[in-house]
Amino acid sequence: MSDYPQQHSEPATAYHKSGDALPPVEQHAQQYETVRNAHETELIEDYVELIGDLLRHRGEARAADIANRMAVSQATVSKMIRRLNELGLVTSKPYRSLFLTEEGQKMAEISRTRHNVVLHFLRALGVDDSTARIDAEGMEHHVSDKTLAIMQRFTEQHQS
Amino acid sequence: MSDYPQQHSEPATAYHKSGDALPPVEQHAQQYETVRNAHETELIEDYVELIGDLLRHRGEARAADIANRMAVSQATVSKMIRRLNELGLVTSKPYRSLFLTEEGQKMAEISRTRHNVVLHFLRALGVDDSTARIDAEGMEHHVSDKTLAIMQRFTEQHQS
DNA sequence: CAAACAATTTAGCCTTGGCTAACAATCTTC
DNA sequence: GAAGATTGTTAGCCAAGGCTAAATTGTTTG
Repeated sequence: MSDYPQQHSEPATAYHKSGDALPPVEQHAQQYETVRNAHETELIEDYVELIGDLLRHRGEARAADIANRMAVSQATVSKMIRRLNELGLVTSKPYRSLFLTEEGQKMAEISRTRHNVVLHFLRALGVDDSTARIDAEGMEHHVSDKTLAIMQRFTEQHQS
Repeated sequence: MSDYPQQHSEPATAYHKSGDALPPVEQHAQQYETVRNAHETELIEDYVELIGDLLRHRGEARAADIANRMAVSQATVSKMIRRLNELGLVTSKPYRSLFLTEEGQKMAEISRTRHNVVLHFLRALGVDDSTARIDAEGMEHHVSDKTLAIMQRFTEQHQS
């Protein structure tokens, strides 16, 4: 939890006009903490998800492909692969294609599912495809499981 | 734009079964670039938005309040304030409360609006309040104007 | 009005995730 | 099978955004 407890700056909030009142400090703090935590895993998940997709659709995942698709230098990818390795998410022999560990596969699967739920939801909502893709990429890591479930239900009910 | 042009790793994609096929490289790259760009401004916007909210609701914005509400150390806030100052978004005399510049106010207003649209949308969708708040905080910076407009329309049509 | 407490700032550290440039390995092609 | 192109790695740089600890300034109160 937070190491930065509330001191006596702010008076206790009645939280009456829930409309645009400030949320209570603890809740507010939790919102930001949740976002910060999401950011830590976000990039990792994106890599793992992309590697999984490349393996599915191409049969192999090369660093160069990742660099192209992420619009990032090969050096950056190389460094990142090392981290993924240390985290036990991918296996890689130097100068060879990448593979996901068991754990990596699980993460890829979860990410892929989440991504698809958000993407299909946005389309069901009426967002055009290319906008939906961009927004989904950004949103996917910030949608809670609860909201995700609601999105999925919505999508099923609004299939054309 | 991207300095990392596609080379000859991947064959050209026909992009037929749009379902879960990989998007074309350029589009895929743009998705990730958009997310990276959003991340750069995200924190700045959160600070400015919070400062604006504190000014609205409390009449002043103290560094300590920001630290408490963001669950972050005062040192971190102090450093950030300096950045906001350099960016011309806030004015601050040392050891005194903060204020937003004209530009800062504009940014705060935009952020607040965007935040509220997402929050109300999630509630209209059926997400409970505290989940909606957390998700909105993370999502707001990744929702395009197009999608935002659609969310707003949806919310208006589903008011209870 | 001085002491104690609260708030702010500064200095200095760490990790992440970018980059470029130089080097190493692999693959392709003649 | 060697040359040249492509791919991958390493080294070293930078900025952002966290942190702690220590110094400084403001405020409150006995």
